[in-house]
Amino acid sequence: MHSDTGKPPTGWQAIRDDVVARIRARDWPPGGAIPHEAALAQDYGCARSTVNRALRDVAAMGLIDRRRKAGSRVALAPARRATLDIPLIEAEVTARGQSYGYALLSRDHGPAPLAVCARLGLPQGAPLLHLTALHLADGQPHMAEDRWINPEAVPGLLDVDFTTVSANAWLVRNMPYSEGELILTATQADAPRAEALDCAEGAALFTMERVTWIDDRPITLVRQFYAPGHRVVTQL
Amino acid sequence: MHSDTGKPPTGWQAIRDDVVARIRARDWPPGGAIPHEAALAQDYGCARSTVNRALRDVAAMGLIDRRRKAGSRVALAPARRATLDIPLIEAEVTARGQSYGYALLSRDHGPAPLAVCARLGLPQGAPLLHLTALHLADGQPHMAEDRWINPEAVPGLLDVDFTTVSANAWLVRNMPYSEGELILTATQADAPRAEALDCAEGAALFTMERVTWIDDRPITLVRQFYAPGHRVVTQL
DNA sequence: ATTCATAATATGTCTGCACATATTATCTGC
DNA sequence: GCAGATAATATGTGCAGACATATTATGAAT
Repeated sequence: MHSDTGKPPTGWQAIRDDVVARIRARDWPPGGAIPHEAALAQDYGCARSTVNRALRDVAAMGLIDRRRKAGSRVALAPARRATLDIPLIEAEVTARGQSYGYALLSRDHGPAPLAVCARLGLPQGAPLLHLTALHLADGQPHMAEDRWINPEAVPGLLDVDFTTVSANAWLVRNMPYSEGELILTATQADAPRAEALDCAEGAALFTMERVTWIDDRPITLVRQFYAPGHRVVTQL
Repeated sequence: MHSDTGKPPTGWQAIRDDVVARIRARDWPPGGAIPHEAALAQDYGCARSTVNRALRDVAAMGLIDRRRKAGSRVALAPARRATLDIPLIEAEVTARGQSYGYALLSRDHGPAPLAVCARLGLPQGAPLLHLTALHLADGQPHMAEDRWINPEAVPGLLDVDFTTVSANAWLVRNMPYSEGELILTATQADAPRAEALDCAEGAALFTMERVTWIDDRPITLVRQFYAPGHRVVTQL
């Protein structure tokens, strides 16, 4: 379960682990201060910068709060923090040993709905490329996506043949390094979606909505509806 | 939207931002190598350790891959990484300016279902404390939770009055610093859940399942069902 | 050509020192 | 006692240099 990947860490990581262990063991009580860097450096027999490196990591985990002059104190209610890795769907599917498939369901270019424009911060009726597509795992529907892309911000977009390449894959290759917002929610399958995903109408679909920008220029808005039963697993 | 919180960063953060900008601008092409630390240090007129600090951050963002001797290259398919902050429900609710309420729905102590024991890695029929509770926002149902706790690993558990304190809050206070696994999914509301959440039966509920351990001893398994329409927002 | 030892190289880490910065503690005059 | 100036202090950041480690490139021997 908790696979020790081998050897115990050394150097600053060893210090970090020791500090974490002492916090978990309540060696330093919640809300209390821990020794300052210089003292710890002496304890561990290393330079203060090494302790600093370790404590910075512990702070990043949310276990301690650090403030200048005030020192470091053990967090009372440590923030739980989970990191979601969002791979390409293809990688996600093949990583599970399933075969990956993709099908474009529809393609439209024209004025987008008001809600979509608003979400992207574009004027009403801006012309966007609208794609709906289906991602398959072992031939079974795995995820249905509904995507708008801004041709203004994506040169060459309208010439791409999205029947063979998924928009996601193309965008990652051609417009990488964008920033964005991710929204997780659950939606009920409406009739067309239920048909696409081959599930009951009204089924609960895990849903991810992403909006991405490059330099404050909106690139794409995509809503991805996963087939019922999909689970996203992460450590915290 | 993209709130510049004020001044431009200085020092190593400025270098990090500049490197990120140059990658986004395709100054260094995807898959290509970027100058090595010593060269960059000379460019920026700083010490190599400062560049190292900056590049470590860029690597943590997934924009570059670094390997000894091979140098740093721009990632071809940068992993999208989103960080979920999981606050206490109470904080989550009050942060939105709503009033928070809590109600215990049921409390049981006895052998747990097989599936639950398996999930926690406990022998079949282990006695666990089973709680169901409701969290309210402005008096409206906000989230229903279904929780099993292992009294073996949580001293004093059976004496706690969970009618006034939520299990989550108590555990965070008394058993902090645990590790765990988080699963995100969507479920349909069954009859009792629909009644608790005051929503239609069959509604799509955003669901979080958490299992936490301390030192490989299972603490708790909780499934939290959010009222329809709940959205988790995060940056990436 | 293939294999294996060896050198070269970029990153990883550590040290000791210095100064910057934020925040708390203390002292001062009123 | 209180407000405001001043000192003290813990962390944040930076530098130059050193060695460690992983990995690639090179050259020698077969």
